[in-house]
Amino acid sequence: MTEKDTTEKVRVRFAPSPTGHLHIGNAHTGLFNWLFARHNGGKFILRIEDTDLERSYAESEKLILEDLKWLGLDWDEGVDIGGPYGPYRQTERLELYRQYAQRLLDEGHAYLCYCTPEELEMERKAALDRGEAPRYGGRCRELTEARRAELERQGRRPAVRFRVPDEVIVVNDLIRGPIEFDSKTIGDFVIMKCDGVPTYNFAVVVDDVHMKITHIIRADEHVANTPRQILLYEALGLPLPKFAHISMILGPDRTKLSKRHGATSVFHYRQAGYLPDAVVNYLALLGWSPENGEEVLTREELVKQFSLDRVGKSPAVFDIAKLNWLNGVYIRQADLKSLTGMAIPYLKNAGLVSEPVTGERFDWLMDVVDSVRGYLDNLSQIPEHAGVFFGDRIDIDDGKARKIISDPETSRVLNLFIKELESLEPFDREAIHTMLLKMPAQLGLSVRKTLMPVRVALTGTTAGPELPNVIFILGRDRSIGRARQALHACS
RNA sequence: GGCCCCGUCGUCUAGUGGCCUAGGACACCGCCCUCUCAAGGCGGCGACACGGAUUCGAAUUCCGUCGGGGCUACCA
Repeated sequence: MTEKDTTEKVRVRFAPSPTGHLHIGNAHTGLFNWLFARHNGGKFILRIEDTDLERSYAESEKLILEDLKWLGLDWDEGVDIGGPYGPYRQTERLELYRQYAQRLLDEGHAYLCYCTPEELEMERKAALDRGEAPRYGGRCRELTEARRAELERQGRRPAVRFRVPDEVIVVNDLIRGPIEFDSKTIGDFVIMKCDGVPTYNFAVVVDDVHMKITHIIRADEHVANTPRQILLYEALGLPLPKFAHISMILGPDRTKLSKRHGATSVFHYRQAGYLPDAVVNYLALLGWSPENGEEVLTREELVKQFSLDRVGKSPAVFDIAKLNWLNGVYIRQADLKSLTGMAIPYLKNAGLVSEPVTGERFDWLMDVVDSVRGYLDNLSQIPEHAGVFFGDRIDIDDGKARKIISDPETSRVLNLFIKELESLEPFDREAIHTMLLKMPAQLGLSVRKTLMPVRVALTGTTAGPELPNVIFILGRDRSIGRARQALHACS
């Protein structure tokens, strides 16, 4: 495709089914569509495919929209905001499908089928037993008027079945190249169920045509459906859009990512404190790579660099370890003020802070967040690292820490520490640092032997942020208080 | 079963006939920095599924085998 083709009128759509939260795999497909639209200055359309009445539920649509918004994938037309080709919810477009189905019926491309699910199931099983392909046999393909009337009298409601013509269909996939299918392997398929609701393959075609979709970018699992859809376009005499099938996202066992693999919804990652930019960045790297090999890319860079040419064919395994690393990168780079804002709900949830957090308290919290951000994969981990800065008492229950606190030299160390800290002026990181460095010589001990007891006394553990930072954030009084407590504990 | 897709380090990938004794990133291991743990810096481990063919030359092309996945619904 040339630049001209894609610059002005690119229209892509993301069409999830409202059957739960937004799935990571769907988000991935949505992201690629969004990136393609934004890169080409086109339109990104959100359509809801709710024709599976059994599994769809209204609440899910809201959840999906929220997750999409959180990811920052904004749409130009869609269920909630409307647009020139609405409505954007399939169950509200039933009349349209009915019209197209009627047209197919009138032109002989489709016919009424009165077979019951039970009959079809039996036929299917029989074919399978014979080792044959389980295709619709065509029992209702040439029904006489009399027979039809009789079946109607029995109270049977017909489904509309597409009459598959005999031909070779070629899908010219933008990512995979040409893929051939022989229509002989495809049985006449249902396009309208007996309840008047269209099936997926039919609804997508009608909607994509109607919404003037130019590029269909969707997951790999749909390639086998594409010939059916192409047949439909042909029967309707409509021009084909371009197809681009991206690979699916797999679990560690290399099967389609699903609940079995653990957390697969965008919502889960959102709750766990992953940053939307990090999730977007990570997802973009699954099946696509930028020319320069960069791994950390802003949303803008992603949009600027995205191209279908650089999308790979092989499926990718969702690797939480790499997402964690990338999220850590974003946490470390984030603007401290907004990061603190994002961290508050997690601290609040752990009972460490109570809202509202304003003024000096917020500034103090920024110091806290800044001192522990280096430890985090995600924000939900912040309470366990920031916990040391809260409360007056600390527990020393870690074995290594107990050993250090019970060392005979510890009381000398702590007494000096308390004395020095009491008179320290000014009380800032710089001065604390200098004070700390003077202590070993004063005590005739190694730096380690001096500072480790202080650390344990103040935090209860042997690991944590830099000591001057800990002392400064804790403040003079609480630092001294904790040191005294520890002193009692070791005597 | 039939049809289709896919196959480079454990994982994400670069690579479109010679630039590849295959590059990067995550993970892992080691070293440095350091009161500690992270972070960071440096280094290490580690792959072209297999077999043929084409070619002076193949990760790159073709065929086959094997492996994985998807579709084959009045699910999407």
